[in-house]
Amino acid sequence: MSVERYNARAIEPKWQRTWDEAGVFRAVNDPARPKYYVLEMFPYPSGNIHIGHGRNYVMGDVVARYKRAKGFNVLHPMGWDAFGLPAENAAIERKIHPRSWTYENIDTMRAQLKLLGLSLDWDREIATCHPDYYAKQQELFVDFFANDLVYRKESDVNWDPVDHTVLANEQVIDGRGWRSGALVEKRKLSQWFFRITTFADELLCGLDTLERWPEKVRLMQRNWIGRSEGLTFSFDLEDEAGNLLDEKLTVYTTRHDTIFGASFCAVSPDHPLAVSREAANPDIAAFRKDFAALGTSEEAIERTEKRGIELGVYARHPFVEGLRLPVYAANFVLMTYGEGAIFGCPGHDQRDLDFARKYGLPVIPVVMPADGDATSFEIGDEAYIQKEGDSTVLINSRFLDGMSVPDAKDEIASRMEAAGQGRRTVNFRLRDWGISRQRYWGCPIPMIHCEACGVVPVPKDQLPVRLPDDASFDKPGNPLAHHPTWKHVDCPSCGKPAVRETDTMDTFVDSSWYFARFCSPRAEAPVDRTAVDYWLPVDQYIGGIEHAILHLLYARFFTRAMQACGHAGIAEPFEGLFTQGMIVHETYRDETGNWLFPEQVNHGEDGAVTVAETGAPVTVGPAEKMSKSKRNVVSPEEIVDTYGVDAARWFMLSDTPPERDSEWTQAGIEGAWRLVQRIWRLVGEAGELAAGESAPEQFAGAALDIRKAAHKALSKVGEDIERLRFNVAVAHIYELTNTIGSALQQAGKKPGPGVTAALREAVELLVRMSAPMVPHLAEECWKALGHDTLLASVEWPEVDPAMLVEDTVVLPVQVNGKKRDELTISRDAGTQEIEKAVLALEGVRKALGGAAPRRIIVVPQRIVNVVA
RNA sequence: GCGGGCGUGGUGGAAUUGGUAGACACAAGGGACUUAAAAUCCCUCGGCUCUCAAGCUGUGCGGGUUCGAGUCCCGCCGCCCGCACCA
Repeated sequence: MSVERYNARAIEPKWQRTWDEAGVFRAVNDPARPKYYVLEMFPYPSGNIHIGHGRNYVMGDVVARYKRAKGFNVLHPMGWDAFGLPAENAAIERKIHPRSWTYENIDTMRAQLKLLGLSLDWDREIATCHPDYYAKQQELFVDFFANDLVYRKESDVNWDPVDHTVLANEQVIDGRGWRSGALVEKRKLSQWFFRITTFADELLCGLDTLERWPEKVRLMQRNWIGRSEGLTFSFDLEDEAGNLLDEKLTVYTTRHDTIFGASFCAVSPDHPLAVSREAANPDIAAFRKDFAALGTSEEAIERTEKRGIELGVYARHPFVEGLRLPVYAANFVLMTYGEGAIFGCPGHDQRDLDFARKYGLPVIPVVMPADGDATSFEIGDEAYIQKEGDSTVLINSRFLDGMSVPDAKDEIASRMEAAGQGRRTVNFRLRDWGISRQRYWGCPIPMIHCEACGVVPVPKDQLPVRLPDDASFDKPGNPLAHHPTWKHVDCPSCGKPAVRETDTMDTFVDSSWYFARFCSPRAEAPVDRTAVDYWLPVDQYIGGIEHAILHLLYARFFTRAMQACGHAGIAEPFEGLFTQGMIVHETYRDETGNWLFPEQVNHGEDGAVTVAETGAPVTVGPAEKMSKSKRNVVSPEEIVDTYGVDAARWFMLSDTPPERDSEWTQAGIEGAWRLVQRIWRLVGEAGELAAGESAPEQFAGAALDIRKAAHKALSKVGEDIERLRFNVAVAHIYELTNTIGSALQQAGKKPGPGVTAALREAVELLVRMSAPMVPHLAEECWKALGHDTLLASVEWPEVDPAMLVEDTVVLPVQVNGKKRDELTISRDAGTQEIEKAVLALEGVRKALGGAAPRRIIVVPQRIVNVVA
């Protein structure tokens, strides 16, 4: 039997051209057809992709091809998250304009992506740095402004001294800039903000509706939003001598039930009360200075002990006449949360307890377990904090004594509200989203500052505000601000000379609505309502877990904001979310510690790893995320040249569950390549064999077994793809190839009746169910099997349900939970019949040793357990 | 510290969600074919006892629920991820 080797290098480009020419992946807005929108997070055009980048696109592609075959009108677009700092850095370092750098990278990466044979609608390609895109983004900004979703305020900002820009809180990691890694400084600047907190509650509640999101991501977002219910109330203040002051101290608390355990108050060192006492007391000034010097580094804060300084001011206890609480400035109170002030209840908050012990403040327990003894209950080194569901009782709390914690909270809140002293409040950890960036390569904020009229939006008919081409990048800071002419305009309102806003938008803005733009990528408006109403929400979104909070939260906010402005009819952009794992690879270093590329090392038979050229020993490091700096990358070109892209796709889907990191290995890609060859061979052999026979009326014996195996595999593979369990789908395909392989060998000698017809069907099904994963191979096989249609547009085969049910089942038979025998019996045998048959089995008789069974448990079509 | 997840052969991992643990693949070993190699095909492959037959044991550790536990519950151990002075 001579079947020619499958030549991926020649065949793959052929089919890519054919698909392209036939336009099979072009998505047409067609409200009459059921739609399916698959989207992988679009890439930043950094220069090159490595094979590791391909995994999520391949996963998305499997879904896209499968859904297309299932009859859906599939939207599967691709674009570029093209604004951002690296382009500007390239401009500074290599004197290339950010635009040229970006578009060159896009060209390279597009070519690389095309190698992967993805079923993308390239007609809808967008780049966020293109004026057609950012013009619409500016329009959205103006609409948001009109709807009070954008505002400007002076605020402390995180200033990145290396990138010369402001960072959002979320972009500061451990006190360092997320990109530059530089220690972030505090500065005051006027900044543009999106009012994301307007939707704080909605963004939280919305999470409950996202059933096809990983629980983990929803939890992370929940924590990030950080909703808490509490009470905001004010203390009267007095001075040392007991004179009532004009100022009051407003605090936020979630533990107002512990008010009788309060023994001090604390404010942030940045709180006005602390600031106002600075001049009078040099110690306070020194304390504040120390605190500022501490910086924002989390590490520094962690290591610093909790300290405070008395302000010489006292808070009058709201319920205990004559009791006054000293007010401290304390380094653990955040100005940005709540009111920047707290009351301390050492008995029931660990931090407060540590503080109280340090400064010798009273510790009064006011809550104890319901079954405790109030006279002996004491607080030691640990504050008593009740857990959810614990039954508690208030003590030492006058009118609250005997109440539970929730009841006591209610009582205090009601009394405070009645007295006009406080109100129930809901607080969020979530802050408004600061989007101003002092950079060139971003979307200009379409606003104009006029001395007479204030801040005026650029009228829509004057959009876009284009980036000037002739910016210079040799000075630090913002090139737009430096530009000699760009920022000077006439005020659109009064016509007098005015100045453009020179800030550009955070690039997270660009990626917050691109999925909507894909629905109508060339529309005049930011989105065409008919198109977004048809396509959105995205049915399946695929991307890295690193975007679990920021990008996904921003996109959810943007969709709501667009809804508020009439640009969309929905609140949640992504109905299904899947976070895929990365591709990792071993690292290699030579004796001098230099990183080596995988192709520079040899793996010897004895397991020794050496430098290919010199034979010198190599230190093999653990598998890590592929990265240029560690050289543990594999290029798509190299793999496609050697094994073909189908082998690479197959390998990326095999073995490892898609949400986990997967290790790229030589053995793995070779195994995938063998499978490609194997399917090709099976198709060839089955083709030769099947020439003669026509299908019989009834299949039986070996032929029936083959049909059953094929239809079972088909059914499983469909389910597995639906559930994104690609590794399991792969295993089922292997299983079927094994079945077909063995059957072909048997048949080669003496095919039984119907076997060749069954084999022919099985091979066709094999090809069709593999098509989403190895589309080029499948297309070539489809043709070899004599079809003249394009498999890419052929519908998914129907499972024959009759092939999924067995007439007889093999039931494992246990005695006392241990498997002793098997019972082959008719599928619909009754319980009594089964029990009888089971007791006759030799394995059972032996295990029972003549004793009578006490009980027999029969789980229909599953298992039998005999209890002795 | 808080929250979440995970722990299965030499390796990646399956297990219809409480019903035959180890599917499928990789690696390894043995064999067939071949002048030889490649390719392909066949066999073995958790551990222990053992000539076979068979038996015992086994899903991080210890307990529990159940006719039956990788799966559920309690307590440990280990690893990973997220958040972190949030009042």
